[in-house]
Amino acid sequence: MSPPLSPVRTRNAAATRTAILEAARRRFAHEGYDQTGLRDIASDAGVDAALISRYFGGKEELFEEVLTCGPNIAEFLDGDREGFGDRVATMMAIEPMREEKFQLFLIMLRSASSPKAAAAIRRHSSEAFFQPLEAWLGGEDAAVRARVLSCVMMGATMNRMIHEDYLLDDAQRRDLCDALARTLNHYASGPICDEP
Amino acid sequence: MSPPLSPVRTRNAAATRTAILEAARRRFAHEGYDQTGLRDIASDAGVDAALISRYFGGKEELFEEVLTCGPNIAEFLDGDREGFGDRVATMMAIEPMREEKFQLFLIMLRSASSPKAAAAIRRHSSEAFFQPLEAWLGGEDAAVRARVLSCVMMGATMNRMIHEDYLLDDAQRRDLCDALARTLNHYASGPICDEP
DNA sequence: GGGCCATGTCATCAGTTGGTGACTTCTAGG
DNA sequence: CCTAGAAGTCACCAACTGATGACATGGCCC
Repeated sequence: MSPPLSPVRTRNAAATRTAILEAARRRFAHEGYDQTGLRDIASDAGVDAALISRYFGGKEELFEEVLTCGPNIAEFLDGDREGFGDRVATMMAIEPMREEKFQLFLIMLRSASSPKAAAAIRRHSSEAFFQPLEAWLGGEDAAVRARVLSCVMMGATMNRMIHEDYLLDDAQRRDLCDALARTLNHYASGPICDEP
Repeated sequence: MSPPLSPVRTRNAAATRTAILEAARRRFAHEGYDQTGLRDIASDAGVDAALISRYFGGKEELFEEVLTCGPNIAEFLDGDREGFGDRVATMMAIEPMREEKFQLFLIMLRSASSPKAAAAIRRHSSEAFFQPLEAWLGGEDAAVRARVLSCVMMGATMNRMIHEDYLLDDAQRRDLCDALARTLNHYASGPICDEP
């Protein structure tokens, strides 16, 4: 799928581990847990497949480590709450999905239906997604608002996994971006009031 | 996984086809395309696995037929537009996911990351989901509003695929239901205005 | 320089999958 | 009753997967 990330690497365990992790992250994000074979990862990393089992214990442990060692929700939380919706909506409706920001979403959503990966995803989504998001949102209804936000974010990602461009033209996607931004901002900016 | 649906069935090709289709629909909905084996379906249907390939051509064709012959988005569209949000939000946040209403969503979302199933899902989501929804919504921004609605609906389903109860208590889930209902109603009831 | 251990390579295993063709068995029509 | 063909059964294949253990090799410390 892609050339090895570190062409020069001579019997360096740490670098090999990193190369495997990076290759695995990209594969898991682009194809999901089930569709990714250890041989694919090994090939991308320029490594023998047997090393993966030896370094990480197995495919599940590798997936676990990809989830925990990678970028997390903090990506979206560096900024004011009032601008959250615009930042995220732009990413969701305008920016290309190749962006690294999507990786966590893609890994989780593409692998959520795999029983082997589900447990790790459950744990990670709770610890590294909902909890930080709730804390950042603040307020007593933070948990509920976090769920609404995650519905929109995951739903937008799923939609784009099915139809990359939402089957919309550019003008419509800008309108969609505006709508998503308004909704996201509403739930991000403060406790839910009466108006939608 | 489940007992055969039609215990009494003697050399009746039509009934056998139906039994296979129903077993396949339940398996695809609960476990996704990849995780479902022909032998699982055959076992549920009380049928020899070889019959599936013979009757439908192969797993992909079977999946295609499950998508096209089953219930579709019309389930959600029988009612007034003003009540759409409440109906769907209740289903998304309160009702158990075992409900048949979820089947179409579950099949699509659980199988979306499987390349073999992706083409059928793309086609079906366009023809049997977005187009009817847009037509039902009406108005010149129907396409954009349909996307927002689908983001929320798919996102809620994905969230529940990860954490069945959203990791919320009952009171919080009622609040989540209210929030989802307000947002859904806003985009379902009429063209987008300035207020969120 | 030499030995040792980490690092990397290879062949191979057992399990599972979707799929196929030859075979048997039952039913319908004459 | 008896045959022809539909319906169902069975054994098996080829491909692929994750994983393992035996083996080769290179770099580092003494």
